[in-house]
Amino acid sequence: MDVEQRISNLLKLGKLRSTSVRKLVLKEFLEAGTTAISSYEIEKKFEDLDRITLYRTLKTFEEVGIIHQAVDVSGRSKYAICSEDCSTHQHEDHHAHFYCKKCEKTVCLDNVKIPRPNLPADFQLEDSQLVLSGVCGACR
Amino acid sequence: MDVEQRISNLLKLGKLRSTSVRKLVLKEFLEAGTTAISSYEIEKKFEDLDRITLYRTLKTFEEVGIIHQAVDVSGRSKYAICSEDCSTHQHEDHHAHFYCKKCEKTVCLDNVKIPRPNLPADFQLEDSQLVLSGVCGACR
DNA sequence: TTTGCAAATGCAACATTGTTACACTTTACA
DNA sequence: TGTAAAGTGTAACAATGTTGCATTTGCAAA
Repeated sequence: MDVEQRISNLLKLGKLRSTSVRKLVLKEFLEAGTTAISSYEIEKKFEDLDRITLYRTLKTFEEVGIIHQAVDVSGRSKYAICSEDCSTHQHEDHHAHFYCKKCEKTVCLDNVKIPRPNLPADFQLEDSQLVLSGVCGACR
Repeated sequence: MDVEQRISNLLKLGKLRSTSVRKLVLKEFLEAGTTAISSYEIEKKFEDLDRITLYRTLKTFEEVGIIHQAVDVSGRSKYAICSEDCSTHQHEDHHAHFYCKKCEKTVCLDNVKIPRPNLPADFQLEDSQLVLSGVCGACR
């Protein structure tokens, strides 16, 4: 399936209108693949893209489960496109991310399983994220 | 050992001067125990505490390993006092934290072990944090 | 195809947090 | 007890998050 088609499908699945900003942003996420990108990075790439609209676009995408937030230690919130695996889990976040301290990139590690930790009995676990950091292969 | 003594010891260990702000902030962390607190929370509690000084105090405490940063999904950076266990690991961050979506508190789970994930061979892992969220016992 | 309405956008405005520079104050030690 | 270095407070600015409101746009029904 080509990119345009995938974008169209994702928006339909999320019951979102097809607008130029959304298509543009979604294309970025599809191209980024497993790399989580920040609002800042998208802003820099498209200088005439309104910051507030972008903020709301990301928020909307997250709400409908097109993207998920990747927590990392940089303090900057980043997002990555959800894999199919993600959507089959009813958009629960059980992601592992690796943050490279050198290139500051965050990549989703779909193949790393997060074990269920044994919490106190009365705690109700909803999401879990494993935040790893260090130096990635490309930077060594 | 009483609190004053512990504060004094921690500052000496970090080779930091004993000042009123530092003693005040450190006392908060000791009282908070395993609960991670944000700059904002400390600010609210002590209204005449200078925001920038607090920022630098937290930064300094983190650098010398008195406190560690707790990543959570709130976007607000939080810190908690390091357990002895923490300092014996040369201040590497291998923490598990639970964030309650209701009371917005973050607690350190010292007893939850983070398993070493199998990363691509050329990745160099330095820190790992397990970020759990849901509803805590007190809020149910 | 046109049209109306809800959704989406862009702008203004403001809050919070992070960060540095610089002058002033305080601590700790000689 | 005086002094140098460390710490503090003020100012100033950047980045990001967030809401209100007027305008524009997408889309579906007429």
